[in-house]
Amino acid sequence: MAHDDRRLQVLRAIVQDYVSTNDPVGSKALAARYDLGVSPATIRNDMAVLEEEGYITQPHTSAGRVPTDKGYRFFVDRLSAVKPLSAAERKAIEKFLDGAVDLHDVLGRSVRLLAQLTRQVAVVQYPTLSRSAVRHLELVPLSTSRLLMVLITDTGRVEQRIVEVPVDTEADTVADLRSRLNAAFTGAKLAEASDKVSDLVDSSPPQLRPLVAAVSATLLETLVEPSEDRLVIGGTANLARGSALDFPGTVRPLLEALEEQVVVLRLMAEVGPSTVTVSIGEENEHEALTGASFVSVGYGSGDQALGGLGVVGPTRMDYAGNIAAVRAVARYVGHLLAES
Amino acid sequence: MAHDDRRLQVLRAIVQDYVSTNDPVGSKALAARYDLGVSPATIRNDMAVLEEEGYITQPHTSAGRVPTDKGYRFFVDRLSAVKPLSAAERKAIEKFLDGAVDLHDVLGRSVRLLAQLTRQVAVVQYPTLSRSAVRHLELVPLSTSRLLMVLITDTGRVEQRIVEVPVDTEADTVADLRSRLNAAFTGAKLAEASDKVSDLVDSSPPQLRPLVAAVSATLLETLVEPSEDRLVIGGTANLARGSALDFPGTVRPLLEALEEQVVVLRLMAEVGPSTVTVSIGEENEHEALTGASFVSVGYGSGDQALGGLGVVGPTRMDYAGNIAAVRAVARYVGHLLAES
DNA sequence: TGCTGGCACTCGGTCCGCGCGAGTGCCAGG
DNA sequence: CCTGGCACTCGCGCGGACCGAGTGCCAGCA
Repeated sequence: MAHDDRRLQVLRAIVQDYVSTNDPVGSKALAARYDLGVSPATIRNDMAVLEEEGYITQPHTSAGRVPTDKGYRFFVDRLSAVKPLSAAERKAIEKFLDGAVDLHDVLGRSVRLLAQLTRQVAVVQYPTLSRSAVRHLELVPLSTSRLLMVLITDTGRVEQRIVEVPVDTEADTVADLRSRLNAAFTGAKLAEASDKVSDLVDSSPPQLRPLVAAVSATLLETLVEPSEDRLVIGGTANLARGSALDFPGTVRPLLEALEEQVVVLRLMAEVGPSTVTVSIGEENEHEALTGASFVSVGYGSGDQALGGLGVVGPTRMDYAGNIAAVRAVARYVGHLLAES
Repeated sequence: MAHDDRRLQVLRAIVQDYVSTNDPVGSKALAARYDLGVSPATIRNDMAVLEEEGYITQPHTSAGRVPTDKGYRFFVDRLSAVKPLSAAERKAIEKFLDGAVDLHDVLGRSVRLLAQLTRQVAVVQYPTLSRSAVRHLELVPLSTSRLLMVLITDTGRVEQRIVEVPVDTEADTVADLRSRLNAAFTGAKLAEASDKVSDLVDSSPPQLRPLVAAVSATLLETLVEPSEDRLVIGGTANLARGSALDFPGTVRPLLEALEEQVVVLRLMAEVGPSTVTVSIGEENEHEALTGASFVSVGYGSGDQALGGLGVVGPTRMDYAGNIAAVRAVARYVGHLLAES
């Protein structure tokens, strides 16, 4: 039907216009700015239908229309072509991310970059431990009864834990244990580690058992405990830009939710690599995010994501641009981590 | 002089009242709420003097008085007794900080705790590398031409760097180098390390020189480069509390300055342990902070601070309470790090 | 059948003017 | 040197009027 087609165009135009101007958009303005080939009156009819179907709404009687969450959702789903990044932007990404010295640095740069590209709040998750593989395990004696365990993964992540060992321990014994541990775990996916731990304990000489058990327990704790999934957040200053206009209440609950990293991590949990996920306004479970949209994607070179990254902003955001930026940064981060 | 004494009392009352009510305070209110033993008229005279001397000001002609930066400064300098923390607060601190599993966790908990106690933005600096001592150096071969260097300090900090080595290297050689490095550096203050590096290079067998040189160069870079002084920030949601009331423009420049960690680090650079530093409004060099106050102190068990922590808030803040909280948290962090 | 121009109507934002009240400065008296 | 009184200032809040954007509906036209 020609109707439906045009109505889609109208919806698209409303979204675009509203995103760029931040003003409710009226039929006249639409007709003037986008050349749809029809008069304002016709557009008004279409708008009435769109409103009835729940795609747009008017803040008050004599104002223009504003997209609803459903409207944005429709718009995003029909987003055929993702706006490719400009050459300058691609270059900026490369320049920004090259020269990172370690994992922390890579993620720190990524989050700043993403915040800058999208002018939104950016979040980057540390590579999830359980999806990484062990590269090296190190034991450092602190005293006769305490060890520092350092775990290095192939994604460059370093975890450290202090282990209280039940019996006094010689330096030689520690060295021995270190090589045993490395022999057992190097290259193993962390998720598979728990099986190996019990094997290792069983196969140890009896007098080493308590030591092995203590270290293994801490190791398992480190691997399994997902609470340590860290998050880097940047660009919160962007929240203060149009605040009153963009977010219903204040930005406060949003900032709180961001600091409460759990909330964001839960959202991240669902992302897959190379498929950008967009959740809009009310679609977000958490109350503080019901006025916001979240664009996220997993990064990682393989088939499964090592972690996620994304941006949080008002529902009234440039979805096409943000999706492109998020995807591009994820790709770069994936490459960088695969290399290191 | 009885005058000066009372005038000081008046100033103190103005500060206290303004901090708690956030309303410009008038002579009548002062007389009613604080029992100064004199009439509003007298207080008015004192206020006129205080205003002339620049300690207070009135936002507009027929409003009450508000302390100026100079007024706060005077108030803070005369702050005789630091409000001790309540038993409940002390307990909360202990409960909050115990059970931290590693350095990152200690600092993360500290910053949340501090933000919660003061209801301001809290910042905690990672222990400065150059003031720490080397606990262990680890080298992990990644490929024949790349090593991962992991540096562990006695404050529990872990730094990692990738080293490109000029020549292919055997695992044995790496192990050898590791023990040499540890022999040379363990226990050394990082600040002294640069001397030792050249000794080490000189004393190495010729065929190892390029390798030693490459690793040493990276090591030095890691130690000397102060840009890696990291910062943990928390409680930014507190900025959104009274925003319009507390900060002149918006909170935006402040958030930007916080993310631009350099600014805060520079402020931190000056702190000493156990002496709380307060810088108020215009005293801050950085423009974005001219509407804010910064309360900071160094932490660390010894005579020199390992790092700093503090809170940032509106000039209109509870200085006594915040100073007490900052000091208490610093003491706990110092203890925790000394133990580990 | 569907698009278009015209028209009456609605209603939120803005501006203006006014009164109120908090707070001040000054002055004369104790 | 403090106090009560008094005239004055001025920002804030309130209410009414105006304005204009935007709509819905209707009759005419392709």
